[in-house]
Amino acid sequence: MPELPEAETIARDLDRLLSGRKLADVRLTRRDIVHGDPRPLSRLLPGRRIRRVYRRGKRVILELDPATQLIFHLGMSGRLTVCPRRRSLDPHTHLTIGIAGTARELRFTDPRRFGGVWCLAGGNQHRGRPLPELGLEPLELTSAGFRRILNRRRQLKALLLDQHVIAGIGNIYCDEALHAARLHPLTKTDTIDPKAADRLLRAVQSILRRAIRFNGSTIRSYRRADGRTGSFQKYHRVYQREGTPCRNCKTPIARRTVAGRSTFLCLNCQRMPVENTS
DNA sequence: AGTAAACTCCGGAAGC
DNA sequence: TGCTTCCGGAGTTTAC
Repeated sequence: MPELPEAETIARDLDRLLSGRKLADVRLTRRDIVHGDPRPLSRLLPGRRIRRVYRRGKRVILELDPATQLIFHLGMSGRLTVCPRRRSLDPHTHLTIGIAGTARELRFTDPRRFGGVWCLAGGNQHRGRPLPELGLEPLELTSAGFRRILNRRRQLKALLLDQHVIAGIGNIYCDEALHAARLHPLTKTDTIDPKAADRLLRAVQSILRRAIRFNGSTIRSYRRADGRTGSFQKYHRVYQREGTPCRNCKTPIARRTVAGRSTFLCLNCQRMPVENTS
């Protein structure tokens, strides 16, 4: 499930593989993965040069020349890979784009179709569902900025997962960061003192940076742009580790549902603060 | 008004 | 072997 570290890894892979290349033929076999009018894709993309590929939140963005952005959201099961054109297509491959002057193509595959594609070109107003605004980048957050985010009354985990507030954290890295910072996912955000807020921000950032260093976590379907897996799943301390001893205190890791998501935590290290009701 | 929960999309995987 | 249930990112709807 691509979150920030996986999207960052894919974007770096694609930047290395594709920067400076021109796009060629577009083949769209499932039009409803494109938001807005899908027809411009084959009109706008061929011949455009890839200036760079980067990430914003969980999105992978191809910045094209002249001014066009091709934006991929990978959802749960989306893959964005570069491979030889002659290789057989995986099932659920919805979009392929040839890379001019090579025998390779970019492929977007997404069995569950929770992902999507947006093509934004200068002057080409985007009919259909607009691209939702994203919150702040967690790796660029300051201590003061993070305190402002927490300055409302919400469940901590729900807030960290809210892409409109802070962009890029999903279920894996949320649970890992909460455990590292020893905070209960149901903690009300307006009860978190500045010291705990700093501890949490440092946990979020160090886990995301380490996950990027290990090219993300391959739990099920996630692959890098070249098809390789990530390896950060080896270092998960709570995610999908129900019943195994906590690395701090040996208490078996518990599983709960929070904000509609399965949530892994240590009930000893991550205590729910008692609210002062007086 | 702001927050939270339920519902929806979908197919792979787990469980019975 | 085959059926049912679970799962989740994020938008929408509903309730408090």
